[in-house]
Amino acid sequence: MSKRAGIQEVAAAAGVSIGTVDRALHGRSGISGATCRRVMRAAQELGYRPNLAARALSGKKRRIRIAVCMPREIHYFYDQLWAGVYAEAELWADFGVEFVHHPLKELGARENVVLEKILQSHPDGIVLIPGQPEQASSLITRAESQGIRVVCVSTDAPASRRSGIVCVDPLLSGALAGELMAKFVQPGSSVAAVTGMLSTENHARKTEGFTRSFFQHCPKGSMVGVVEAHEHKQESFQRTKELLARFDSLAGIYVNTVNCLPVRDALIACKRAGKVKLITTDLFREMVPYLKDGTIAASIYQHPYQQGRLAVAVLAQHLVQGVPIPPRRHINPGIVFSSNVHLFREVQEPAASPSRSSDFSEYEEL
Amino acid sequence: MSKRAGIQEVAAAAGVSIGTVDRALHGRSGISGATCRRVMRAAQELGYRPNLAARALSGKKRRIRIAVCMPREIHYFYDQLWAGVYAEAELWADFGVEFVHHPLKELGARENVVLEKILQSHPDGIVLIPGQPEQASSLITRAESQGIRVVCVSTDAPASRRSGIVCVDPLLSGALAGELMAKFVQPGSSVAAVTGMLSTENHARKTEGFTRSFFQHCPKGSMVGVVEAHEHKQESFQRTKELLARFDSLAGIYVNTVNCLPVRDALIACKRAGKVKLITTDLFREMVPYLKDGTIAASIYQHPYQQGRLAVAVLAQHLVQGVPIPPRRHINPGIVFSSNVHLFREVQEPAASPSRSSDFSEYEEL
DNA sequence: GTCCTTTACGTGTGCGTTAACGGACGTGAT
DNA sequence: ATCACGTCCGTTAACGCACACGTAAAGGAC
Repeated sequence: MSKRAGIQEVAAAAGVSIGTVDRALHGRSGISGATCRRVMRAAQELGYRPNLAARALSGKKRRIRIAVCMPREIHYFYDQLWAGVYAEAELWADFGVEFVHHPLKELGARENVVLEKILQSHPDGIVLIPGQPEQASSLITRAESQGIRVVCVSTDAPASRRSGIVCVDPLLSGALAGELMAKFVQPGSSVAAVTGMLSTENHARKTEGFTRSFFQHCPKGSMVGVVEAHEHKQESFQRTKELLARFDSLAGIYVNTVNCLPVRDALIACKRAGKVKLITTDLFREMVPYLKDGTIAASIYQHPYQQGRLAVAVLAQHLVQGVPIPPRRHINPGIVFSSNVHLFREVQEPAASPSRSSDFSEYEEL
Repeated sequence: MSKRAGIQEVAAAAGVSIGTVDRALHGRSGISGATCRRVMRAAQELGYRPNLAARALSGKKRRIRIAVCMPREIHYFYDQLWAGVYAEAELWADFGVEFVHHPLKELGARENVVLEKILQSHPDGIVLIPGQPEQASSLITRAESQGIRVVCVSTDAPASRRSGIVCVDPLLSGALAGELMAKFVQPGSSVAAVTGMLSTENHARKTEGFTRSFFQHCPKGSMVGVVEAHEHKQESFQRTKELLARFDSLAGIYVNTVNCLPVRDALIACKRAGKVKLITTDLFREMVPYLKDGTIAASIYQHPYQQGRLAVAVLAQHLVQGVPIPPRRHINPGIVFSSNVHLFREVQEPAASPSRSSDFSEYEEL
């Protein structure tokens, strides 16, 4: 772990000049097979690895451009995701990587139009949160066939040829909620799920994971309902109330949409808070008091900041250093309780200075 | 986020040469106050930020040395910690940072002797896992007074003048276990804790956090015992059996030492597995089947890899870029269940190639 | 033999920053 | 007036790599 061998040392060891070493290492033309092999062997033996700082400096003329396409709303989630993207992007700025942000009003809004525009700007890579995977897929595949690497974040576009996906496995997210629920309630209890639109791949998978996992961990447990609330506040409230009225022995509710507060309100209205264990998804400020007082028993956290950070890291490492893009990178979801809620990014004070100091909040969300 | 202004542009804007800009930016001597202010203002207006790549390349002659002092045993924990240190160290190699490993046989073994030797080698920084904080404190303080920055990891040496500490707050670790336990058992249940030596700051704090949190979240709950097992397998097994015999209504046990398996064995031997909820600390391979079959209900994970990584990052960022060292950096502990145990580093296959590919396992432990 | 290609190398330059060196100018002592 | 010295500033050589360019040697056509 001392001073590393450079291209100079390799050249000396192989008995050639640095130019030749460069040709061998980069597979350029103008070098004989024998010399190439000799150089490669010398590099191998010396454990040569290029100095990234020097490489970044030299190749400055050819900058790398990465387009980032993500929604603005829902803010609590995508603001964090963007913060992660931005933080990692800063790190790569000195290595000649440029980022262009293409914000969407909300998930999937005018997605194809914007994607089309991005393609016309011919970037080297795209970080994308696909809102309408079926329609975006052909554009993604077209990008890839033009040599533009696409990394999806948060949600997937499995039908496309995207190079990689960074996400929390929705099956796992649901399964964790299911196991937790099973351990919170009595054996033989009845529970229910409140979801968005089951047509959304993501919600369906979470619900599926929850159901399977709950049955596995709760002997004789039963699912008495899956409520489709269509991402609507009023509907969530109303249908939860109906659910509670229908099953007075209901022991738990799992919510995998953003509308966990209307569900909580319904529990309060029916005086069933605490009696019915509530497990939610994601985290935003307004949830904190209810985690503290126990009306929300736990929440499954999807680490939006880390998702954004990782997506950029994966793409940049590939484009700059040639590291292969992992086809799927699954993130271990966090579990939010009353005791640890203060450690999550969403809950911490907005940093005084927006630049560096935010990297050093007292707590590290991991 | 396009091409950034360099020292050259600043010089032009201020009407001086790059040498003068360098003097102004680094507060060197040989520059008049007026010129200095002019340069600083120009830099400010252009939003100048140094190019890290160029800096790294230039300052190559003056290498930075960081000594790492950590135990080898207990392997499952410190191997991961070391892996984190190593991974982050690799990233800084191109920035002229050298690492020297000073392994200890076990926590605290010959600590002062090794620390003394490290001091004599005059490194720029030290990453340390203090095993005997009281005795090491004076050496740490001496190092700091010599300008050697010391960052503690995992355990603290609060009496010293160390620059920073990276750890999981033991109070929080215990509190999470306590809250979980409270939610797993019936209101009014009796639980117990199995700990190491209560004289060890760390174990005492965890136990304290557990107790407080359990009482807070479990109405009418009671703690019927805190077993001090002195980090001994046989003793853990025996005393757990006694505990179980004495309290046949015991609903849960919290273990905050490495010896969770003897406790589990005792549960099996007394046919109380499943009946008594078991919450443990940390994670190693042998625990996996018991998490899967439910005899261990959950475990509090301390992210050893991330702790090592962060400690190095904090120290290197300070020494290379002058970023201040955060006095305390607390890490959010992970919670291991049956559903997500496969996502943690300890459980994953050792990477085929030890170098790069390990950075890209399919799952990201966060 | 000359002239032109092609092959297979070596050389030179530049990236942004640092740090050593040196030059211009002013001041005070001799 | 000369010299020594200090202040303030410009110049320049690295750092390791990528890439454009220069250049010998070999081969073919005439």
